[in-house]
Amino acid sequence: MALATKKIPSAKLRSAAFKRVRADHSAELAGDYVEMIADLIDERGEARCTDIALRLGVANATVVKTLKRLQAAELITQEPYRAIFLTVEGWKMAEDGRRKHAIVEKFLLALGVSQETARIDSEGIEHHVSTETLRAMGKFLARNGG
Amino acid sequence: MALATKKIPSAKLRSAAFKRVRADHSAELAGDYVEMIADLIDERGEARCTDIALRLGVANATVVKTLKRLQAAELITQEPYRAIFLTVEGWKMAEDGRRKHAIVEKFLLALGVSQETARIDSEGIEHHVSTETLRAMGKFLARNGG
DNA sequence: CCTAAAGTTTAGCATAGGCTAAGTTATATG
DNA sequence: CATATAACTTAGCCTATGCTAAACTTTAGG
Repeated sequence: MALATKKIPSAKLRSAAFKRVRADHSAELAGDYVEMIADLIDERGEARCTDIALRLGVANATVVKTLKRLQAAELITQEPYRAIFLTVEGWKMAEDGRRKHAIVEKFLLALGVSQETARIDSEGIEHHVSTETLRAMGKFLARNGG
Repeated sequence: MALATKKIPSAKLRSAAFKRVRADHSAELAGDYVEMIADLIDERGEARCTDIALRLGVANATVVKTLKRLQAAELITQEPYRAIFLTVEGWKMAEDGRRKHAIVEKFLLALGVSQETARIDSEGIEHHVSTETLRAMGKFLARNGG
């Protein structure tokens, strides 16, 4: 199996990686939203449009539009002018994101980067680490007092 | 300075991370293209639309459209129906990308993930690692026989 | 040198994810 | 309890990134 891996992967193999990245990107926004909604619910009992917009650094209208997509994807539920709730599926995704995020951030800290950088970089990286890489990071943490 | 870092960063600080991620994303595609063009030029002397499309796993027309943006950004030069060339700026970006990519991929391998996973994950991660994290990965490699 | 195949471009469409401006609903306060 | 303010929504715009189908160039073979 390992022997079959060529030094220069075929175009098909290459393109698979880029396709994964593109797929990651479309899932990414949804992940950020549900994670943030979960945080807001935990921190202050409810998630409101304005808080999400503020934390993400985007306009209110952008949040509204995105929330519609999330509702269509059955990750959240909402009534007009009311707070936002996560569906079971939404909570699952949020928990998963938090888990990943925590591991990546702790890993970066253990690797020796500053708190600030760990926080910022983990936000971007978390959506692109496979289960295998995440496990490797976990092992590294176990070895290095994570 | 470090003392000023609160445990729960303010919304403003949080939003900065997401803004960075969004900025990364717009730069990402350009990076992938110039890196691939550089590879094609090195491997076979010239970069053609079709090869880029094949390797990225997108339609030909998509590549054409993107190349127009890259030309507007002065990263490439091209004449109709001719091969694609990189500008000085384009080469700089490509080299930078390759350097990052190589470090991240080697780092993942050193961390213990499979070749296949390292290749795929590094493609997504490379655009989200700051200079500081990259340096930390470099140090790790130096310590662990990279 | 003519023509068929391969490669490139254009046109037109869709969706995602941004924005501002204007309208609507809830809520807090005098 | 009336209304000002804050929060939310709608409408309409833009760019990026994908697609297919059709048109145009280049190039290779006969």
